[in-house]
Amino acid sequence: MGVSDRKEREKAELRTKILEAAKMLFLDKGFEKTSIRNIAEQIEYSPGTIYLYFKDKNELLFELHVEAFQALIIALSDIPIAEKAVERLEHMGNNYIKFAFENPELYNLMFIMEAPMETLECNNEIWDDGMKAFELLRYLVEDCQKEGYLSQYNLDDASLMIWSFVHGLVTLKSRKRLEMFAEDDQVSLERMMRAYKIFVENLKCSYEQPKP
Amino acid sequence: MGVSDRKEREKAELRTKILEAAKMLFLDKGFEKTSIRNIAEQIEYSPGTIYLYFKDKNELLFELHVEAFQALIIALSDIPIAEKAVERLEHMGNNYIKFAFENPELYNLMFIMEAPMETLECNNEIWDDGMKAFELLRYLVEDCQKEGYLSQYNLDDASLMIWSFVHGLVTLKSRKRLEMFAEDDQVSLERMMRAYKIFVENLKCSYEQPKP
DNA sequence: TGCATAAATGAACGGTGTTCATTTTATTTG
DNA sequence: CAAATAAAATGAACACCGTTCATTTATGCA
Repeated sequence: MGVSDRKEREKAELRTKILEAAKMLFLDKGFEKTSIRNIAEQIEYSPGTIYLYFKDKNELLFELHVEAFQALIIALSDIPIAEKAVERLEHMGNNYIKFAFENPELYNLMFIMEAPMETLECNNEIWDDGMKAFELLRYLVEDCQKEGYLSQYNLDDASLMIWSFVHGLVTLKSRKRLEMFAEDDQVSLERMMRAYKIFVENLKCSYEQPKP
Repeated sequence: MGVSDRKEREKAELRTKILEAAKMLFLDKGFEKTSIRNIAEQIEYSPGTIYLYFKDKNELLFELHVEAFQALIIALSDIPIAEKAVERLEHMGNNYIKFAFENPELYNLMFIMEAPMETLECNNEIWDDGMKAFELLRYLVEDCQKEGYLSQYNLDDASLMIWSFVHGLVTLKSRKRLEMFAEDDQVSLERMMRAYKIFVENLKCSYEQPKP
C-alpha cells in the first residue's frame, strides 16, 4: 500500500505548509490581524481547506506552542559556565528578557494570551515543554540553594517567585506600561534593567550559610 | 442662550450614557466580545450615533482608564495603620492582588491590553492617575528605606522591581499559566500566595541598618 | 472506462467596526 | 404660525472576519 503512504505524507505536508504560513503571518502581522483567508491565500488554497486540517484558528496558534517552548529552552540554556549558581541565574534571567523582546509574538502566545488556554482540554503532554523550561530555572535555583541562597524557601515556590518577577518586568515593558514615566523607549529599557539588577542583588541577601 | 446650554448638557448626558453602557458590557462580557451594536442596543440608539461621540471602540475603552485607576488607588489605600512600613507594603501587595482578581477586565485594560496604548497620543495627563497609583507604592517603599529596608537601592527602581513582581504573579495566575503544574485552581492560588510570601520575606533581607 | 472515495472549493451565514447619504428633530427667522 | 436652517440620529452599505457545507474536482482501483 504505497499509495496510501504517499497520501498520508501529502496530507502531512500540506498540514505543515499551513502551519508554516500561519506561523510566518502570526509572527509578522500578529495573531489578531492575520485572517484565515490570509493564510489560505499565502499557500494558494481556499479558506475551507484549512478547516480540513485544523479545528479552528486557535488550534493553528496552539500548534506553535511546542516550537515556541523549544526555542525558549534553547535561548535559556545559553549560559556560560560560571563558578557561582547565582551568576548563572542572573544570566538566565537576561536570556529570558532577551528572548521575550526578540520574540514578542511567541512570548505572547506562551505566557499572555487567553485564547490558547481556553481551547485547551486537560492535555498534560502539551505542557511537557513548558515544564521543561520551568525546570531549567528550578535546577538553577536548586543549585543556588546548595550554595546557601534562598535555602530557607521551598524550591518550587522560590522558582515561581523569580519567574513571576521577570515575567512581570518583561510584560510591563513590552505592553508599554513603563512609558508612563515619560521617557523614551531606551530610557525605560534602562530603567527596566536597573530594576532587574536590584532584584538579583536582593536575591543575594538571602544567603545564609555555606553548605557543610 | 439657555438653549445651547441645555443642548450641551444633553450631549454630555448621552456621552455618559454610552460610556456607562460600554463599561457595563465590557466588564460583563469582556471588551472583545462586546460589539458597538451591543452598546447601541443597550442605550436604544443606532450604532452610528456612537461614532458621533467617540472616535472608535478603543476610545470607548480608554475613557474608562481614569475610573479604573481611581478604583485601584482606593483599593490600594485600604491599609491598616501598622507600625512597620514593610508590613504596610505587604498589605498593599495583597490589596493589589485582590484588586486584580476582583476586576480582571479593569486590570487587563490598565496593565495588559495593547489596544489602548496604540491609540494613545503623547497625552501625559492621561497618566496622572496611573502615576498616582505608582506613587502610593513609591511612598511606602520610601518609608521602608527610612526603616533600613532596600535603602541601598534607587527608590524608583526598587519600586518598579516590586511592582513588576506582583504584576507578573497576578498575570501568570489570571492568564492560567500556573495550571501547568497540574493542580486545580485553589492549589495554584495557594502556590501563588506562597511565592508572594517568599518575595516579601526576601525583601526583608535587604535590611541594613536602622536610620540614625 | 466507469465508479467510489477522498480532497478541495467557494458561496453563504451571521457576525464585526466603521462610514455617510439620508431622514428626522429642533431651533431660529421671516 | 410657517418656512428655512441647523443639528442630531439613522440604518443601509462597505469591507472585512471565522466558520460551515453542498457542490465540484481529482485520484486510485476494478
